[in-house]
Amino acid sequence: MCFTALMRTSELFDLLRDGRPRTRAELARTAGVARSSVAAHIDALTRLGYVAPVGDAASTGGRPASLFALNPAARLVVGVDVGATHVLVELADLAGAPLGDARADLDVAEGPEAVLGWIVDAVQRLVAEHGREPREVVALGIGLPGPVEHATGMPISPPIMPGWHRFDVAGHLRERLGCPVLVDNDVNIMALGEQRTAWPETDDFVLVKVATGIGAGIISGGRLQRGAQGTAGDLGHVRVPGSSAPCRCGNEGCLEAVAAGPAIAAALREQGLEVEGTGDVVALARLGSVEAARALRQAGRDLGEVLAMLVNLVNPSVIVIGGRLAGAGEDLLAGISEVVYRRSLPLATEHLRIAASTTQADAAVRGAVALAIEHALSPEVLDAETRAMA
Amino acid sequence: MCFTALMRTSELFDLLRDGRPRTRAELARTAGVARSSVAAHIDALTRLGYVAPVGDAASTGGRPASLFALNPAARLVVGVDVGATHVLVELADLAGAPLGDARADLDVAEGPEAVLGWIVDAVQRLVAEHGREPREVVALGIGLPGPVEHATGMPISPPIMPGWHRFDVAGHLRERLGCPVLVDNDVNIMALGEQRTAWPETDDFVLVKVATGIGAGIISGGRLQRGAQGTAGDLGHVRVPGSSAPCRCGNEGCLEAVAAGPAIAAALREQGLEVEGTGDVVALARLGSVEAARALRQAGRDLGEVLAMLVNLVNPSVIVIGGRLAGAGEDLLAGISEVVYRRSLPLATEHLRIAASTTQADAAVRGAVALAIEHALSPEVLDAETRAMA
DNA sequence: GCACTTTTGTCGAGCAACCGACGAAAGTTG
DNA sequence: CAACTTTCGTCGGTTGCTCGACAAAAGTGC
Repeated sequence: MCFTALMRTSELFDLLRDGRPRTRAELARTAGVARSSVAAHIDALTRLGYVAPVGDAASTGGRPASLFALNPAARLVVGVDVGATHVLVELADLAGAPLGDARADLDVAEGPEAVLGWIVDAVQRLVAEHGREPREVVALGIGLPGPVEHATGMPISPPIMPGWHRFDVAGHLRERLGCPVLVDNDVNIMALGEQRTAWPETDDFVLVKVATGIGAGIISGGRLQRGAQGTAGDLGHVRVPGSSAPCRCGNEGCLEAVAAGPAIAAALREQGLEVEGTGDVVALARLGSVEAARALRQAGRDLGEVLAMLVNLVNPSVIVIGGRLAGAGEDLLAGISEVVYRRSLPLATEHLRIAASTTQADAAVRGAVALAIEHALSPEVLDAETRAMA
Repeated sequence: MCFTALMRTSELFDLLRDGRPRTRAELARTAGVARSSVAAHIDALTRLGYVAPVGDAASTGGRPASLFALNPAARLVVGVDVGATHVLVELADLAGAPLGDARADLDVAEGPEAVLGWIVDAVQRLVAEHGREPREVVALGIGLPGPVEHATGMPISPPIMPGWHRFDVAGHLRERLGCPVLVDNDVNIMALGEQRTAWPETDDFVLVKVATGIGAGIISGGRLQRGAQGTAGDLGHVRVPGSSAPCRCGNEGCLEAVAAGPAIAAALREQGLEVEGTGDVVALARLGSVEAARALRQAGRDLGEVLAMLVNLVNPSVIVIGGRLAGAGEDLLAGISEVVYRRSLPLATEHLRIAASTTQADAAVRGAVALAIEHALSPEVLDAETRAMA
C-alpha cells in the first residue's frame, strides 16, 4: 500500500515545463519534498538530458544556487502539415522552436505512399542537415486535410484524399521513422497551434478556417474536440438561414456555397469583375476594391449566422478567424462580429473575443509540433523512460 | 526517485468499480502485482468499507477463493434536481441505486435560501429515515435550471432564477451538510444521467431536452462540455432557417419560438383547438389527434434543422431526445430524423443513432447522483482517505 | 476418512525512496 | 584575507511497500 505522498519524476518535470529556470530549493518548496529528494530527481532528468543547469542565481550573501530549466535541445520533434496541394515538414526542439523546414508542392491526391514517402525523406534529410541522430526524434505530429480517427491514426472517407481511406498513416510513419506518430485533422492542428502560441490562457477556443472550404477546430475545456468519427467542427455544410444557393454536396444553402472563396469569387464575377479563385478575391480586397469589401462583409455576415449558433452551442471565449480569406482585410471579421454579437446569447458574448489569426500560415505546423511535444513530454512517456534508464 | 511501477490503492479499486466480484488472484493477474500485495490493498479497502467479501467462488478442486466486490452500502450520496417549479432530492448508494427521495413543488424564484434550506432539511430527513449518519454522505450533486460556473459552483445570470446570480450554492450546501458539492446545469446532468444509465459505451453523446424551453447537454470525448461561462448547449435561441417567428428574447426565428411547447400550443390554437400549455399538447397527441401529430412532426423538422448543424459541429454517435415533449409519441422524433439524416454530412450520420429518452423524469437526478459518485470515488479522494486512515 | 489441491494469512527479507545531517564548496562582506 | 553565509553533494538511517515462502485452512475426490 502506498501511503506516502510520493513523487513521480514527471511531477517535478511538470514544474519546469514552462521553461523558467528554478533553483532546487524553489522546486522543493513548491513540490513539498526535501531538497535532497529534489536533487535526486533533477539528477535523473539531467542525465536524460531533459533538464540542464542554466547558470547560477544571484547570490544572497552565500554560495549562489544553481538554476535548472527545461533543455529544449534534448530531443527533436517533427510537425507535418499536409494540405490539398502542399506538404510542410518542420523540425523543432522541445520548446517548439523551429530548427528547419522542408516544403513541396505535392498533391495529396497522389496517394499515401507518395506523400508519406516524401515526408520520411524530408525528415531524415532535415535531421542529417542539423547533424543530429534519427533516434533523437521522439514524436511526430501530422495534420491531414480530411476526417481522421485520432485513436488509430487513420483517415476516414476523406473527400479530397483518394486512396487514403483507412490507410494506416500512423503505423506507416512509425515503422519508417521509429517514433510515435500523432495524426489529426488539419483544422484541428491549426486550432491547437493558434491556441498554444497566441491564446495559451484560453481553455475554450475555436479556430475557423475560411479558404476554399470552411472548417472549425474546437478546443473545449482545454481539449481538442474530435467527435465520434473525427468530423467535429465541420462548418462548411451547415445551412445558412435565408440562403438557398446550391452546393456541390447536393444540398442547398450550405455555408460553403455562400461564404467560401469560390462562392465569393462567383458573386464578384456576377458583378462583371475578373475574379477566378480565392487568391483573386484576396488580391482585389487588398487593392481596396469596394465590391470585394462588400462581398467579404456579406460573407462575414453569413458566417456570423453560423458562428452565432456555434457560440450558443460551444460557448467559447475566443474565436479566431484563419485561412486565406482572413488575410483579406477587416471586412470579413466585421461582418462576422456584427451578426454574432446580435444573434448569440448576451451571456455567451459578454466575454467573447473575435480576432484574426496572427500566426496564419504557420498555425498548422505549429499545432502539429505541439501535438508531438505534448506526447513526448507526457508523464507516461517520461516516467517510462526514467524507469528504463535505472 | 520513484522507479518502481508502484500501485496506488485507487488503481486496484478502479478494477472493482464495475461491481463485478473478483478473486484476489484475478486482481493480482490484471494488475500485475503479487497476490500478497493485492491482499494488503484489499484489506485496506475492506477496512474503509468500500470493498466487501461477497461469498466464495466455485471450488476448482481445492479451497475456494473468496470474492470481493464494490460495497455500495459503504457510503451515501445525494442527487438533487432543481426545476423551475419543483425540487427532487434523492438519496443513493455508491452503485447509484436509489434509497429514497423527497420532492416539493417549490418555485425556484423563491430564491436560494428557501430552496437550499428545503434541500438541506430533506437530506437530513432522508438520512435519518434510513437510520444512517449524516457524515456517511460523502458527496452531493445538484442541477440548476440555468447557466452554472461548474468550477466555483455558482449560477451566472440565470434568467428564471432571480436572486441566484453568483450565489455560492456549493459553499452554502457544503457548510450545512459537511460534504463536497458539485453544481451543474440541469440539462447537463440529464445528459450525464441518460448516458450513464442507457448508453455507457458512448463517449460522444448529446441529450436534447424539449419542453417549455429547449436545451442540450453535450458529452464529448467522455466529458461534459460546459464552455467558458457554462452556457454550452444552449439550443433554444439558435436561428431556424426559414422561420421569422418573434421570440421572447427579442430576436426572431429562434428555435424556441417554433418548436418548444408553448409555440406548438399556439400553433394548435390557431387551428381552433383548445390547447393551453405544453401538457395539453402532449395529452392531445396521446389521444391520437391528427393536428397534434402534424404540429409535432413539423416541430421535429425545425429541431432537425438545428440538430443537423449540431451533428456537423460536435459529431456525436448518439442523440437522445428528452423532456416532456419527447413523451408525446413518435412524431417529434420522426420529424427530427427526417431532416438530420438529410441535412448532415453522410460520414457523421453513418453511425448516428437518434432515440427517445428511456429514463425520462429520472434522468436529471440520476445524473446528479452520478456526478456525486464520480467525485466521491475519484482516485484523489480515495487515496487521501486511505492515507488518512493509516 | 485420507490424500490431494488450492487459497489464505502471516512473516521476514529485500529494496527503493525519502529525509535530515554534515563537511566541502563557493560565493559575499569588511 | 578572514569571517560569514548559503548551497552542494554525499551518506547513513528510516520508512513503507513489494515479494516470495510457508504453514494452516478449506475445499474435492476416492
